[in-house]
Amino acid sequence: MHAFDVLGDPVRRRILELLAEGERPSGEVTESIQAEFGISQPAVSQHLKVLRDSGFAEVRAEGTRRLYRVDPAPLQQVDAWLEQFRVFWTPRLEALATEVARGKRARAKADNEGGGP
Amino acid sequence: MHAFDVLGDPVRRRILELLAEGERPSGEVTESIQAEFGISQPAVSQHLKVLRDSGFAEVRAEGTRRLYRVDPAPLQQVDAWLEQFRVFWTPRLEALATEVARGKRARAKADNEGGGP
DNA sequence: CGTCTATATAAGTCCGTACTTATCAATGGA
DNA sequence: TCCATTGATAAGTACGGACTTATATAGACG
Repeated sequence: MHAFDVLGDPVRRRILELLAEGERPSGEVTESIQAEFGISQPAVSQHLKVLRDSGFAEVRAEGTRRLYRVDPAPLQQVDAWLEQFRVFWTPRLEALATEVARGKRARAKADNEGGGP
Repeated sequence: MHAFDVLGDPVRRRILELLAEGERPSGEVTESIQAEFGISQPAVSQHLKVLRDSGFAEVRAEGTRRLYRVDPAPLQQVDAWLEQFRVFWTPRLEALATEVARGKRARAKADNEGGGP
């Protein structure tokens, strides 16, 4: 399942928002989601599985609890895909600052190491 | 249809990538997409309709041609949603630079105008 | 006016996926 | 050891959406 398909579901987006605030046990996530969306515990568990399988979330066991947290990698890929469109809304001078902040330095370093005649 | 659902389809993502390079007539988009995905002209037209209806693309007529271009608004909303996760991969000092570039100035202005006792 | 090209719409099919209820597995504590 | 709690899995249903072919609309041009 592609990253954007994962984010296409409002329940999954909300789960990620909850996890963005910090690691949380499945039960706590389930409670919030059930309150907001009125779906069953298995439904939430299935969404958590999708988030695990697609790399958006990681789990660790603690007793009978399952503690979920965000894995940012796929979100970062989404962020990278958006790059090609930022030119449409980012004023140019500020775009430069953003590029610097985003690690153009790393790219420049790679370029230097790669190419010189 | 939610922005992330729109972006969930690989054909629509590719169309947006093509339009990111500049305004293009439907026929040109259709030709590229058919070459890459092997789907029919109506299928591409339907995707273009979704992009129109969801605000990702705008059209203007020129004779019998329909010229499509990116409307960045929904992409910018996606970008804004990602903000809450950038803390996971953006080093703090650079995050500051990014925030400045992203228009915290506008927000600060609004804050000033809004609140003071 | 007739026809060719460019694009959109109509109608129907099919598949994926987001649910449901029922049940399983594993830990903790009386 | 037995029961309660926490969470995942199984199996089945239903609905949305991404296609298909066929057809409509509308400008260009002889």
